[in-house]
Amino acid sequence: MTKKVQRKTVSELPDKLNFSEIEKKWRARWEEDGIYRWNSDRPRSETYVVDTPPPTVSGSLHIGHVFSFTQTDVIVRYQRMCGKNIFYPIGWDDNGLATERRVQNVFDIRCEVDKAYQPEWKPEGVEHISLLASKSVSKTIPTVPAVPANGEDTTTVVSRQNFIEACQLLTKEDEKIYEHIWRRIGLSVDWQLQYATIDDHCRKISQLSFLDLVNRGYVYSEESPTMWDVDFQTAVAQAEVEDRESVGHFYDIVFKVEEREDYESGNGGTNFIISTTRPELLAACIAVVAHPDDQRYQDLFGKYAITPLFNVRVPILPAVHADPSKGTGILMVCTFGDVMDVEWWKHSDQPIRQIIGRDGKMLDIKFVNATEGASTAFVSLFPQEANHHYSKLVGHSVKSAKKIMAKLLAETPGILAAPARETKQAVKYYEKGERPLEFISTRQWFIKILEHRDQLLEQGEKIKWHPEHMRVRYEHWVRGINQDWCISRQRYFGVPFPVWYHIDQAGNCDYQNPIFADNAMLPVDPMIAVPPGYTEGQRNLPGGFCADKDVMDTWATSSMTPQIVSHWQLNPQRHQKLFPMDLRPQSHEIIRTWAFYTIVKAYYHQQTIPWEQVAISGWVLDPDRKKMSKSKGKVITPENFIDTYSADAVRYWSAKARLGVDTAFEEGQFKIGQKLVTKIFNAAKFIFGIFEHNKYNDASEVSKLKETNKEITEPLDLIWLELLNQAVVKSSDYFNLLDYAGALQITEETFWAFCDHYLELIKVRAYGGKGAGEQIEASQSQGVRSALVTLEFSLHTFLKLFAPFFPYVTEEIWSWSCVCVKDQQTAAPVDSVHSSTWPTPLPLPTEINSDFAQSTFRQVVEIISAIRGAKTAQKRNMRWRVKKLTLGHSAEIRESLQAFLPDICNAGNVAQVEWSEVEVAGLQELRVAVELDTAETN
RNA sequence: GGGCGUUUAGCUCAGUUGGUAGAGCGCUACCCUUACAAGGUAGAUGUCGGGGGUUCGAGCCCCUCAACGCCCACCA
Repeated sequence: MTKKVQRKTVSELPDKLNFSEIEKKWRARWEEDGIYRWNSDRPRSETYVVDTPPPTVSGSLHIGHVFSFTQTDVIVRYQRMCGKNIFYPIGWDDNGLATERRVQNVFDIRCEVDKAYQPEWKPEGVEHISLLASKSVSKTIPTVPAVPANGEDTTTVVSRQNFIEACQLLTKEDEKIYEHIWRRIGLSVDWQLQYATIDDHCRKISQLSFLDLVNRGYVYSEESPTMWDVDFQTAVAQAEVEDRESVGHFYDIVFKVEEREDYESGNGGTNFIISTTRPELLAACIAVVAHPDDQRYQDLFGKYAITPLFNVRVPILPAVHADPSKGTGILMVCTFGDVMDVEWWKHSDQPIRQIIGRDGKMLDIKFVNATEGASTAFVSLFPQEANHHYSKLVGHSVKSAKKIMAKLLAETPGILAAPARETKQAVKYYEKGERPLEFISTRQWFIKILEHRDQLLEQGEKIKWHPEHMRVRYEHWVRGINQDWCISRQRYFGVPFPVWYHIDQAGNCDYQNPIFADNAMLPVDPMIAVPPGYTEGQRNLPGGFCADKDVMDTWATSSMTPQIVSHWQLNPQRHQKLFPMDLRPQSHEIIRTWAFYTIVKAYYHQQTIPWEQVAISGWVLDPDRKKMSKSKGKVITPENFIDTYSADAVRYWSAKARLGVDTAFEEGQFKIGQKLVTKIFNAAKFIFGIFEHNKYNDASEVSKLKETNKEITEPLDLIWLELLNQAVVKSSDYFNLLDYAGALQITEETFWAFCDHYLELIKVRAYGGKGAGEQIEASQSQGVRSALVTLEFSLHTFLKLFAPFFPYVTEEIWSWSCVCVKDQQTAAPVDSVHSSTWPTPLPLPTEINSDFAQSTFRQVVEIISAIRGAKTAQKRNMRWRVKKLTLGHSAEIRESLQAFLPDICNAGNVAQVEWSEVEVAGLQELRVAVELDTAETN
């Protein structure tokens, strides 16, 4: 059905492109008309589902976000125009450490888990919260709220619940800022599909996930040494750990070997040397090991060594992990220096000697002699001396304990075999942390990964990765995992575990038999709610219960983003329609976390992949080719660029970058985008001028074109449309491979050819050969009709091809045909370019060979370029008359070009054309000679 | 140390099964031409990182080296 619609007259069109005005107008219109809404009634097969990344709101939104989100939006807009029912949600990742850190700093508060909740409490400054939130976070703010040793602590201490409320207040504000930018850049997300990872719904899904994994046997809790950040005072998972290069020192420490004969006396016999970079752990030494085949130490195995300074007897044992080529080949095992220590300890029957506390300070321990030592691991041959030495370390941080030990070793004769020497070492840090991780034994929840590695690798193979090589990163990571996923964090602003423990009569928690919440209770905070069968009065009392105080790793929630939006377990019908999804867009540095964990969850819950395709965006790099990040202190606010260059221009820059390719930030790219957008605007205005001149006012023509294409008769129009058809096909092909940049490139090239050549060539014909002021006859010539129809179709096609990239300017121009009016009767959505269908090639009345179209168009362009060149060379303007144009080529070419000469002559203002007298057979190149009019005759 | 990627004009980047090296920016000159001076036209610019190989022919395929980036491993 075709609506009768009138075009706007040129006088009604905006004079200049005022982008901020049209952005505002269309943003409001799209929201009002809901053109980006998901239709829950349509079947899965017609739906395109996107697992949008929920950005961490507690940072500053930078240009990199805009970059990658725009890329996804472009793909989504294409799918929408292909008729897909789009499910494009938007989420906010607001739980986790980033928010805690920000809240602590903004409100100057600190959480203590056991403090009582105060319902009336509000953070100071809350009335100016938007002001507080708008102050961008600086990395210079300490990660941890200072707890000054002098007791002058101005920080307000609040309960977990109060702390969470403060977090929610602030994240709400942060989300507003983010939403504002997303709307400005023109993301076509469905704002009704909004979630925040700390909201009730997400907590519920996270807890359901946990309980489902418990039921399926994928979860266990265990007290064991785990990687621990001493500042944040929480366990962390392998995926959040990074290595940092640092300078350490080797200390060559002399150990004495206790021979059988001097066992009683305690005097050492033979000596050996251990090279260590962690002398501060000497008191935590539990054994000395060397490789079983190491000939140097064969006679030591089975004997005992005596640690210097602390005089602790430790066994000398063979261990395969000892590398004979490193250091002296013999090393001490401490609890705990590194992963190997942990592994070795787990499989040994040696005691644990924990000397580093959860706060990273040396614990206050006492060495005793063997007869007193039944209840402690710290047994020394000379406890008094050991305690004398150790007392110097107590309460010091690991770093300063290391210094003190270095001094002690140096001062005590006979211990250091050589002066300390420098070495480069890689030290493990929590990615957000500032001090090295320690291994500290604590109780944590784990999700099993190691025993399912092969299946997880298979899942990765079933997913299509863009670019393909990103799959390798996934596989690499999965193969390299050596720990199960630790999902518990000793933090506050996160999803609590829906778990309590029974307390026996002696007051001990029964961790072996956790009490899990019923699904009906979720979301639940065990610190507030009471487990089934208990009363609040029994909390923390013998015979009663206690809550699990930990919260989940933020990835435990983020890994459920598909299920969060599909309402897994809550609405099976909806879930069915959305899961597995079509597309996961994300960046490459979180393949090991977000992508990996999401694949884990989908597999464990439903034995499926979470999405068919993953699109990995590149990074935005500084001009010095480092990742552009807020840490550089460079505030590159996306909004400035939108203000300066327009949203469409910023989108252009984003869409020019291919998936997975890092892009150096270059402001010039915005200018190019802006130029292109302006060009589209001006070209459209020009075309509307031609329409008006010819009284070609019925904008519905183009929809009937497939039947009435017989109007297209002129050879130039036909080959042009063939070229445009090719562009349509290529662009679609690129889009289907998620190569939006390729699609943009082909459209852009074709559009410039349209403006520079086609428009110039038909200008005179389209005006009926009349001057600007002259009135055209009512009955247009066929040449004019052909041009008008071609222009109309071309404009429509370009608007559609550009629509995913430039939603604003294309919509604005689309509206000039007055088709963007709301149906008064049905109040149906507007006919927006974004709800229009993606173009398909126009059937031409005469079949045109595509190679012929290309080569002929190229030759035509060659001729007019030669004409322009001649005018430029002779410093004439482009309307300067050409007295004679002489062309030379084979008869065949001459034949085919003949039909284009009228348009060429019009465009070049050529008075006379002549073919060169000599017919050259097989001439490869077209010969063009241009003779201009003289100044007198022109 | 292992892996992945990148290396093409001064800059940012294209280059789809191997077939005469491309675009934009910048630069130079010219032009107010019935859309556009926030414009247009024309022009100059390259040992395609180095070396070797396969081929009639290599920016593209193979080997090798180098630089840069990223991921992983490396705490005795």
